[in-house]
Amino acid sequence: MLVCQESLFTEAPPATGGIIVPSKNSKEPRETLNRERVLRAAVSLADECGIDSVTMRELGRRLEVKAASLYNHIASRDDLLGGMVDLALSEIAVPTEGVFWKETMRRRAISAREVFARHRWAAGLIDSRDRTGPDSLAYVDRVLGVLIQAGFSPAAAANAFLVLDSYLYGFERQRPDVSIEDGFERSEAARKILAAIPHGGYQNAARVAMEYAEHPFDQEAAFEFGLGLILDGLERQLGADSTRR
Amino acid sequence: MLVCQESLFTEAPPATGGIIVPSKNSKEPRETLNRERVLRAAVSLADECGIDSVTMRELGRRLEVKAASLYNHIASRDDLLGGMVDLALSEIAVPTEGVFWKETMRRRAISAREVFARHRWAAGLIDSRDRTGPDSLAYVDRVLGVLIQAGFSPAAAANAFLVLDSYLYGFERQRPDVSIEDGFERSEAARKILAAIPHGGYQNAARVAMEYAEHPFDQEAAFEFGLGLILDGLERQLGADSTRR
DNA sequence: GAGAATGTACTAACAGTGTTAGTATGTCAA
DNA sequence: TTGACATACTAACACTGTTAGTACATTCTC
Repeated sequence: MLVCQESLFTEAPPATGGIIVPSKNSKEPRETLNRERVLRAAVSLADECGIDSVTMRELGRRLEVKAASLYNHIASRDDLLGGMVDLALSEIAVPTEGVFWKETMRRRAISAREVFARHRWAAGLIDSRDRTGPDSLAYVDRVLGVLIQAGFSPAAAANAFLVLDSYLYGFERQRPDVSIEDGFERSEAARKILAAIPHGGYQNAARVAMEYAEHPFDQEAAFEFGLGLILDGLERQLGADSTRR
Repeated sequence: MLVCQESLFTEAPPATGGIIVPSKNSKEPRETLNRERVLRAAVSLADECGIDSVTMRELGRRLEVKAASLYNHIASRDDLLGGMVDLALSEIAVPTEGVFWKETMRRRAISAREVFARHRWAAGLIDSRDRTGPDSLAYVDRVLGVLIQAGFSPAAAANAFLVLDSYLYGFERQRPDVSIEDGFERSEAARKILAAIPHGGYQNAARVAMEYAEHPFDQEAAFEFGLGLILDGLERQLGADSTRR
């Protein structure tokens, strides 16, 4: 909705001016800020303008507050980013018990991918941020529950969880920015590869490039292919473990 | 070798002083800088002190040069980071042809993991950075060659490559900082989980925590478990495709 | 109600960041 | 010797996160 380019005012328009913001008089004191409002504003700012534009001053500008005031609600910028990640991750659909575990985990992964599509900055912020908040822990607990109930040992469940999320986050980080319309063949990499063919270079990459020129790269299919690979492998391991027992 | 804490001098000691740096006289003009020296210095600085301490001024201090001078050799800080990633990735062992593809890919992954252990900042910098330099392209071409020669179609080879690297980078990003000595049971997450048990919370996470208390988490084993899962899946897909044909 | 305590937002400033313009200096080629 | 070029320098810019101190309004306590 809101445009991104630097605002016309480097500072917020003077509150007493009354020209731009006519409805604001002293009778209507502005609603007070809180942590959640700050986090939500930061998320939507990042969604619209990228994570780099989430600066204290810009965020303050959006909330019609000076940057320093934000520190009444967050401890630091790092705290802010952590809260944003938490907020984004909380949008990932919760696995429902009672469904076959494989389907549950697949849906969770696809839901996560949708979340990362909405919040393209999120995957890049997930690292060793501790994620020990009650919401995160509850979420982890529920996922582990699905796996344990399916027959995985606690350690195997944790392993499966780790492997799945590694793939999930890793795929997201590599997500190429090219849309299908743009197509690989118009990317710079393709240009360089194709330019090198006459000199005998990059023959294998060239074959891939030509393949993609005919059938454009389907990101979704590629993701689900790898996901299926891992889920099948986990299922096989589960079967092997349970028959051995 | 070199310590990290802020240097004793906020500025480099005056070059003309001759007290700290006695051997430097005008007869011995310092060796001139170049892009590679800058990149290597940045890598070792990041290795020793973390990526956050790779600032233009600190890097200049290490090279006994003012920050602005670095711009004679790199275009921007982003260019610097890109070059550092390139340098790190070039340390990943090149797959050798003639060996069974699965073993080749496994070795490549493990080599990459060693590289990421040496350069802990590297995995975090790999994103949609373009990687279209000649070295990167040659590397990609070689990996694709191994897969295509093994019987994968060009598209399937690219898919396999993407899936494997997603897992690789993703696992690295999630790599917990706890060493085995520290152990999971002493981590903050474990503390919170165990504290919640009496109230009936996080039961599944608790079972995992107790499991890890007995048998500490083996990161290497977990990584290779997932890697094996993916490689087995790829092999199965390869077999199915070739028999169908 | 009076006074104290609390919470919020403000101004001003600090030290640090990446980056650019303009200037000196030294090294090679013509 | 002269000119061109590359390099490193100083100085400055606009920006960053963050803190200290202050003003004001609300809420709690007596």
